[in-house]
Amino acid sequence: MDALAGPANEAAPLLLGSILEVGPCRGRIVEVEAYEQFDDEASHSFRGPTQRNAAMFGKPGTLYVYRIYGMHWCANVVCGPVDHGAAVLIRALEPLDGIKQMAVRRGRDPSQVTDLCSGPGKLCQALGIDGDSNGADLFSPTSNIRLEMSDAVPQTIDHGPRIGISRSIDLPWRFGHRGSPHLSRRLQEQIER
DNA sequence: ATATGGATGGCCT
DNA sequence: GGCCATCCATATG
Repeated sequence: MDALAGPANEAAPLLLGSILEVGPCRGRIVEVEAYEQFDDEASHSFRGPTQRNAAMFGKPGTLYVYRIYGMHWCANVVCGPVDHGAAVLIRALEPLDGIKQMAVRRGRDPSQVTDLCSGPGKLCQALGIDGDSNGADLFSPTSNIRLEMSDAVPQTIDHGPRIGISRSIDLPWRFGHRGSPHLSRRLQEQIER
């Protein structure tokens, strides 16, 4: 996929609007963050390949799943050239299909439809993504977990600092669909000029 | 062999 | 706004 060929900060906004699909559950990507190997101390790949981050050095379209805070999973789409160590963290989805199942997985009443995928840990729980999915090929037609790249026209996008990191906090590599009610947190609107 | 600190979420005030 | 549950990859001795 050409959209994933470049560095993470270029690929990330191009993923907004794409569909992440796990079995019958589908969601539209509304918020992402970019992570690069070089000059990005917040990235898992910053210190080079390890057993944990090995998937980050795979081909574009590979899924990188890791555990955070001992209890949540987070999912990334690998981008850039093979061995580049770049990836895009999926931070929020607009739930589209399989919403009832998502609610059950999230331990919510099936009648509640809000905040099902409004956070990187939440969306993994809602879609049933865990460590077993690490390294999956998101473009394999036979895969249970797939990414459908959007061919929609560019949307209005806001960007700002990434969330929850303590290093390389200056990089404005969080991108979100402006005004979406499905974001994990609000993004400050970009100044028009 | 041990220490440290997270790319979080839920519940509380 | 704050707190805390709970794990493990990584760094260091």
